[in-house]
Amino acid sequence: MEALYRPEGVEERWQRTWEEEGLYEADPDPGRESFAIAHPPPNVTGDLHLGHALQLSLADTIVRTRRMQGYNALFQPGYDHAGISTQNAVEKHLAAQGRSRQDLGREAFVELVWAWLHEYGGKIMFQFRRIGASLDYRRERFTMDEAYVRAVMRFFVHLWEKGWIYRANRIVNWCPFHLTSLSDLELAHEDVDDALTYVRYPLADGDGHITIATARVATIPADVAVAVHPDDERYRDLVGREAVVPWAERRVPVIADERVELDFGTGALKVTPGHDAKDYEIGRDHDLPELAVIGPDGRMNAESGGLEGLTQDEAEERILAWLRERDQLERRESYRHTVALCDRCKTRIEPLISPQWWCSMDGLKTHALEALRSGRVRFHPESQHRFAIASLEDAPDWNISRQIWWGHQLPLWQCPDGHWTCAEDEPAACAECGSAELTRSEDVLDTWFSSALWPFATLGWPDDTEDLRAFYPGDLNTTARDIIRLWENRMIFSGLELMGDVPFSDVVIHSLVHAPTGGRMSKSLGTGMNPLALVERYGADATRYGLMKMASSQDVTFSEGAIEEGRKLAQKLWSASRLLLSEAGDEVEARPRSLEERWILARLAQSQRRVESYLADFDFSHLVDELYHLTFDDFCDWYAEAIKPRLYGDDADAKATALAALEQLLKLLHPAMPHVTEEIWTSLPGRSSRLIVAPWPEPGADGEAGALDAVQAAAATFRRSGVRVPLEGDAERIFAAVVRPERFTTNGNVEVERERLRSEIDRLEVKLANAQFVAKAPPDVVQAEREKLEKYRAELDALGD
RNA sequence: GGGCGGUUAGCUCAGUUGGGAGAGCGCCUGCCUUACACGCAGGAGGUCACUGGUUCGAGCCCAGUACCGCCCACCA
Repeated sequence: MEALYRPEGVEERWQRTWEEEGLYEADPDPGRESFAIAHPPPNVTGDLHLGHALQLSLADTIVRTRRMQGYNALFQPGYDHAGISTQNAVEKHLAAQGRSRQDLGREAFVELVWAWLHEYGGKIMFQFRRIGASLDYRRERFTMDEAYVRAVMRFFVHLWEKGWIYRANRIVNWCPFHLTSLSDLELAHEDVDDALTYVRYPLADGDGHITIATARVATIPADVAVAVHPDDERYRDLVGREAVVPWAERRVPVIADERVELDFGTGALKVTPGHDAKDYEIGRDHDLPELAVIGPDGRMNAESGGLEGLTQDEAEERILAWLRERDQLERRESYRHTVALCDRCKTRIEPLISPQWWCSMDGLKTHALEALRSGRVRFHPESQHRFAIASLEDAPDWNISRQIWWGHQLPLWQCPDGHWTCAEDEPAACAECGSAELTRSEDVLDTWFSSALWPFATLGWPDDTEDLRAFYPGDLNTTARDIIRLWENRMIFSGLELMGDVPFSDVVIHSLVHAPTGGRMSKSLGTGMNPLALVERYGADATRYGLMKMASSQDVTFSEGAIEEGRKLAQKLWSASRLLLSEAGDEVEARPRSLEERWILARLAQSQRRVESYLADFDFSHLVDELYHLTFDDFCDWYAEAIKPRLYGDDADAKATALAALEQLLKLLHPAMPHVTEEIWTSLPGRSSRLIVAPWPEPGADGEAGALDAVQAAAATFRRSGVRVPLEGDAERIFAAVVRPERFTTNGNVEVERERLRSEIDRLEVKLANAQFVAKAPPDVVQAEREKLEKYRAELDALGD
């Protein structure tokens, strides 16, 4: 064995071997209990980023543990077609050639997307392999696979038959670039510097006027009212009269509505239901007409009164000029506010009224809420559980139609009379009037509509498959918090609705890793980080370790030191194994006799319980911390150092025990750091099976009592030897002092320890002399302090002079 | 505007029920001891953001303040 552990080569070799030997594979097996994680399907055009790597490391660590524990563990891989995101990527590609999707037409464009995907898509699974994710790669699924499309269609028809899908003409978020509606969840928000324009609207019946403030001058021609707050004294007389909208020169009512802010601008609001979501609400309640002067492309339309074809900026200039001529432009001031952008292309969202398909949430959310409130599904940490419940309670009806080209086309056909027929396959005739002249809706479904089916559509739903019976419901989902409303909640309600059960019992919401510079990691900001570069530099094991170290309950700043720590751990384990293996003789049965042997076995058993407990709590950060200190401090620095003399001698029992201890250690480390542990495992004498499928240690052969006994014995030995004062309660140090005293007597620490003990004794004496403390503190606490004092005094005595 | 989280060593972060401030990295000292110098042994370094409160006792509980971050939101 080389002195230096080099992960490159070793890791790829094991990744290949495990996969070729079928050790990642999970098939239905009635004889074993199942464990299943449907991993979040990455965007098919995506590239591995740090969030993916983190998520994979967490889930894979759990899956590997469960596999060793004897579960039939399925880790399900696959891709999402990611409708608008993928379409956007391909459109950019086209734009680079000076073309647009409109040049191609829909059919050719969709064909191009498929061709493009075959060339550029689907690369991420290679990267998943490279960090050692034990996914069953045979089972890769794609949300646009024929079978999956069938599941999506079935879901839609199911909802239609329940009467939960309806069409409504409402104001929606419209992306003028993609020419589609977007849900509120697909928006980004940005602060922009704008102008707030104060405009005089003359009163129709006199020479007075009312001044409004607007950030959107171009929408003035679509105004249908001026609104003020009912309590606003300034405008009380004006309510019920009429004002004249500039440019359009239309008479509109002055109305009163509580949704107007008294102290914003002049307190008077121009009401434009066709181009503003709040105005839309006001308009509906006051029976106002809905005019549109901006078209789906974001430019002025034919209703704008001679502005047709102009951009909004151009139209604004024309209208401002018109206002100046008539002295109706009161003033303009700079104004900073947030605007909504398309999350994918960052084009400014245009609120437009448009006919869309909606899914009513009332029926779906009931059972899902019950499942969350009762804890059948638990989000971790707890704060995210509350958030999941709150956001489901508040979930508005779901706009499921999109006007893009890449996605699942709605299974809806319309006859010339306007009736809609819903069917999984193209119907022969209109369900209402029998007309054979049917046209399919051109809309596609929201990408998350298909994602909602992931945990069971990947197992063959809507067919009743063996896979479904074996692996549904699954166990765990790992994701970031921004996906809770988009995905987690929707998987839960669709699973309950279609499968009659929740898709998983636990959801781990992991931390977001921020860039060292502070902000979010983002490729476009140049603050992204390629996890594969880390894998190349430090190895997959170290990268997994570091990412898990950063996976606490709160967001953390990326720290390369955490990865470096993982690399050190792999190296330490490697060189310790080198010591034990180079001195190992023929394998004999382990017969731990000495204090340090009994102690390390007890320590391993204790550590195993901690590991299991951290995994049960999804506390990955403490998990890897425990592994680090177990390996470095206990196994290497104390145990291995202690038994070295006997390894160099010919103590066969010590050697056999050392190998048994190493074996236990490797098992505990394997789920987090699979490659280096498997590499060492293979070198153990008489080893034929793989560590990845080795049985997890039985709990508690040498339990806590054993560990405590060993430490007690060590303490007693110490007091007799009086070599060095170990820290009270620090069991490992007591042990270390006993085992190899000569290692701890070189720095003349005796006096330092004496000083420390004296000050502790002083502190406790003062504390115990405090009548308040003795009287009011719980008796057991006071007693504990007295015992500590006695102990320190005894230790000080033991030191002598 | 609402909600959530954060503020602990130079840096990145732990700190479980209130009872002796921790880890890794970095820094300093001594060691090339035959697994590892990518190492070992030891050490320095903290007004636990601030103010008040509860308590015999507060990093931890309560109230408020400041700053940072994230999510949500229809002040045009």
